[in-house]
Amino acid sequence: MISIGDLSRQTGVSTQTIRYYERIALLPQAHRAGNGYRVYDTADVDRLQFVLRARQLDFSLNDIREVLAFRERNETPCSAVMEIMEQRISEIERGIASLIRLREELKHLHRLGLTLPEDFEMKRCVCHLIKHSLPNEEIENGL
Amino acid sequence: MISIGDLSRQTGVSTQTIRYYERIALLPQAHRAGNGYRVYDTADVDRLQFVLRARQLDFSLNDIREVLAFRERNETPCSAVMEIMEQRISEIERGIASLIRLREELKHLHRLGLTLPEDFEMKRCVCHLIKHSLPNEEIENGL
DNA sequence: TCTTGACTTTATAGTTGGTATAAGGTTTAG
DNA sequence: CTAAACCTTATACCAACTATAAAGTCAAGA
Repeated sequence: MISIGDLSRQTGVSTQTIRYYERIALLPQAHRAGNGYRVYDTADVDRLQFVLRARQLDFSLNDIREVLAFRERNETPCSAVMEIMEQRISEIERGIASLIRLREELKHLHRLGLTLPEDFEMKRCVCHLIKHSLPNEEIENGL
Repeated sequence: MISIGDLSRQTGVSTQTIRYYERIALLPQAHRAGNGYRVYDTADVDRLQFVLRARQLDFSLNDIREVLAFRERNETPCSAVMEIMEQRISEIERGIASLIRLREELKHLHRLGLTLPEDFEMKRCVCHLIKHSLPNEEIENGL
């Protein structure tokens, strides 16, 4: 039987976050000692490590809740997990693509900015570029 | 003089978001008609289009607030904008790198999952893979 | 004139995944 | 006995909105 501080040290999840997970019912209500302190056992360490690992894989807390529910019922969550993984991979690929687009756009504007002299009439100011550039317009034209 | 609905249609920013921007002082307090309705002019359309474009470039509202402050003082925000752009490009590159790492990790786990038979003892369940895989471990070992 | 629909107003709560703070109670070591 | 190091709850905050409720306004049609 270990305390919330011990659980935190054994998993690397902060005590606040552990309480938060309990509050949102991601983790079951912890048993309490006579003084009201939460007490945990190795199954709790296990479960929290699973949650942590799934968070590192960027599963949402709702996804994790679903997967844990299978586990608690002693059912294999395999197909659910596989499906979530597929969805996450698609989302991540869309995310990568849009970040790359954004980076190219910003780099392009930044290069344009470097070629402009400091100019106090703001005719050639970078904020003009921002204001008048339509997304992807210059990039697609290869300018 | 146009209404908030007109401003919304001319910029593609929802009326709620326009009110939200005003509330957080990203946009100045709108003038009011006799009935209390907000009224806007072309300068407001201009400013909001600038905000929208900067948001598309993923500038934070705080960054935008800063840049707008230069504009309102009729100073060139160029060097501030260039600096923000450089920071955003760095952040985006870090974001891309970590999404790529994440995608590879998930793809790897997903492939492993496909090779496992459905197994009701959960010895070879995907959630076991999640539970026991340490970040990057298998990928670095080329497994 | 009445009514319907399309506007507008404000205030408030919810989203995600936590972190920070306050204000207190408990336990342990010296 | 006291101080440090725990623990408890409740509440507020972060970004950048979005949604909802409840109400006021206005123009057009029957």
